[in-house]
Amino acid sequence: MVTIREIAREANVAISTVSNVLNKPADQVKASAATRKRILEIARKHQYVPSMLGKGLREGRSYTIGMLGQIGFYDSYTAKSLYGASEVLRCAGYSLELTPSVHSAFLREEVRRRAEGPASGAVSTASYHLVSDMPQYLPELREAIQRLLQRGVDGVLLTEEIDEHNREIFAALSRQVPMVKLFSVSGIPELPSVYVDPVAIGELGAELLYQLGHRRIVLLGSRPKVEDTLRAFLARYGVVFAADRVLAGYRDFEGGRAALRRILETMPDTTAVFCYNDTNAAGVLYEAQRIGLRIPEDLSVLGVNNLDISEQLYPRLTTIMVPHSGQGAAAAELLLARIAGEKVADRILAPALIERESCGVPRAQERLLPRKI
Amino acid sequence: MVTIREIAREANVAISTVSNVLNKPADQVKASAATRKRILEIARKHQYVPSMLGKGLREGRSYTIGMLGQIGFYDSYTAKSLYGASEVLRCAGYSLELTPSVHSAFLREEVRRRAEGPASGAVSTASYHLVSDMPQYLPELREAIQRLLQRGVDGVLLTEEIDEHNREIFAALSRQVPMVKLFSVSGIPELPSVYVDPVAIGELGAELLYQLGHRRIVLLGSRPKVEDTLRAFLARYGVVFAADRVLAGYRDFEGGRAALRRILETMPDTTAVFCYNDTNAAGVLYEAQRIGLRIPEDLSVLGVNNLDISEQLYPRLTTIMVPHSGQGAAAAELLLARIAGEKVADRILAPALIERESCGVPRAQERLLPRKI
DNA sequence: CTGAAAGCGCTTACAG
DNA sequence: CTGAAAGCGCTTACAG
Repeated sequence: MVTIREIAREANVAISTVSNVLNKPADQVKASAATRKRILEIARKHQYVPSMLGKGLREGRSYTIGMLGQIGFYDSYTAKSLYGASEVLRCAGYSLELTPSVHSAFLREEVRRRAEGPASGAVSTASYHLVSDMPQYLPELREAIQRLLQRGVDGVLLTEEIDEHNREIFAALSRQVPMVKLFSVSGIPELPSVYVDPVAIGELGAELLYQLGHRRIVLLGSRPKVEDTLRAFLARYGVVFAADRVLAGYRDFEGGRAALRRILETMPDTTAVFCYNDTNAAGVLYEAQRIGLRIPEDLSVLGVNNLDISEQLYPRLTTIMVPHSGQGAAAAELLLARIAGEKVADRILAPALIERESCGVPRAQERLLPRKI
Repeated sequence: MVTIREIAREANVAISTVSNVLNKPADQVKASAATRKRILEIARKHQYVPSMLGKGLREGRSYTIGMLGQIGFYDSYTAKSLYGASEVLRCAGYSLELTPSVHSAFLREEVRRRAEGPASGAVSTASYHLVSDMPQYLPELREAIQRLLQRGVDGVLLTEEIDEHNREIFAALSRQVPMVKLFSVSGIPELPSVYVDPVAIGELGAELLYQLGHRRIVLLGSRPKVEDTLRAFLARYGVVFAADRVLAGYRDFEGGRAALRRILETMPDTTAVFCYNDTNAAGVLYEAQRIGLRIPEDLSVLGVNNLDISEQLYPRLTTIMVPHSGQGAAAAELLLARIAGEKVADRILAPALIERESCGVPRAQERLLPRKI
């Protein structure tokens, strides 16, 4: 790796001249055409690559953005958001650095189990939420932030969920370095967020299911805004959406399976399930197949997210798509604006309905009748 | 952010003393206990965090590893490998930086389509392989490498597929900076690789299917080592595995669907399909359900990878698991060894069979009989 | 036991 | 038009 010093020596000029020629646009010359040409040629010959370390140290910045979060739980959704962010950042000359916030024995165990053992499925929401309850959580989070600061990152993209355990830490961090919360509302003043409009999700789902003719709908997973929106929408048409039609929890694959069994037992008049996401929708579909319920003839199933899996299930899942790389890209844009010193507001993205095969017109039949078992 | 200079001023000592106290272990004192204590207290009070930029510049290293590859195609498999690598690197004091090698209009279009449009499924293998044929590919790859060098990375984890287009570029890069190839054999001298033993994959699959009683097996996707192993295994028991039982291509979800239709038309005596991966196995399952073929009663389906999806399909997919985070972790270990100047050999990891529900004993029946359509 | 100095690669005023 | 100097934060010989 050649440095400007060596180029300067070879060209018989001062390093400041080399720096000028290499950085200023051609018209702001500051050097004779001959010198300029000579320097550029030497630089090309040696394949000169400027060092960001030197540049960054001098300029008091690192051209690096840190992504802070539970990277261990990466799924394709997070990965795609990451990609969206990294593309926007790259165009602005920044690179993206991964800073896993959690790397406890618990998580390592989880990873090992999934990686090497006869692994079970996705990490359940239950264990996910456990993470911030762990005794090691806060020290490890602080350590991650330490690493972030060591690196002198110019900004932070926060993917970690904010809760009562860590709120203060993130609030303090956001006072120290420009930061943007990804995937949900931060709830911290001065910490802007990028997320998908939950009211719009509720409306898209409510409208689809109502239009198809569904009146007895079950909502999986508690998401207050979605619930309220669904209830308000149905109320407009004189349909009562009772609180016991909401099965809070049941957010992961096994939750979806359990939810369907529970529906069969306690609310067999149900004609449609509005799922928490595609993963628990997959669980509903799995269990339906297992016990011989036909989708959508016997029961309509609506997912949220549009994960890759939603197209690979039978039947293909009707779902409410959420921007993946778009969410990451928006967060990166917001962060760049913050770094530039602008005041920025939350960026709320729109979801979109993707109609596939798992939602249909309900049959006249009074109750769900499994064919097997 | 306080610096050692400011601490030195406050403690009334030279910055070198501060540096020594902060870096050397307590026993290698180089300062009086009193001075030591004073300095440490001041550092704690101001929450001193050493700057890697200064340290790195001085030491001629960046404590950063770059991951070079087509990050845009991230799936949970890649994401988990990334996680494994980042954990190992973190423990060694390194951070991991993402360096997407491809960010063309083509890819952006692909991403946009998946992110915002009524997206279709996973990127097909076909379009994946197109990438390196694109005119923009080489310039963009060079640009990515440029960014890597700018950052002064201490090592590179290569996830990009190596082919005739880019081989020379990667060979040159690996002469410049310690590098390890992830997911497959590099084919470049001095560039060590981490991958999963294809012969073992072939043997696990062959043994399972043979033991269950399958004699007429179709192999999806061309993977020479797996094919040879399967053939050799069956030959030992006097079973001929004809070359036309290999359906090269058919690697993605739609490929799996197409393969099943083709099998039905041209090889309806087939009792088991050994898939290229879980994604095309999902395609086989989908099509089987669609046309009313029962799995595994009518046809056994064996996947490879143990993706999250393989547990969320009905029936749950029997598959050959491949280490995910383990592969990334192994690559990181190899890379650290290389950085330390050691000569390292390829690391070949073992797969493992995960028996679930999609493989069973073949029925006596002579040919596949769909129930629908 | 402690400090002054050099230098990593770079840029930015400033002097000639 | 060109160069000498200072300095970003740090560490490492080396001198006292």
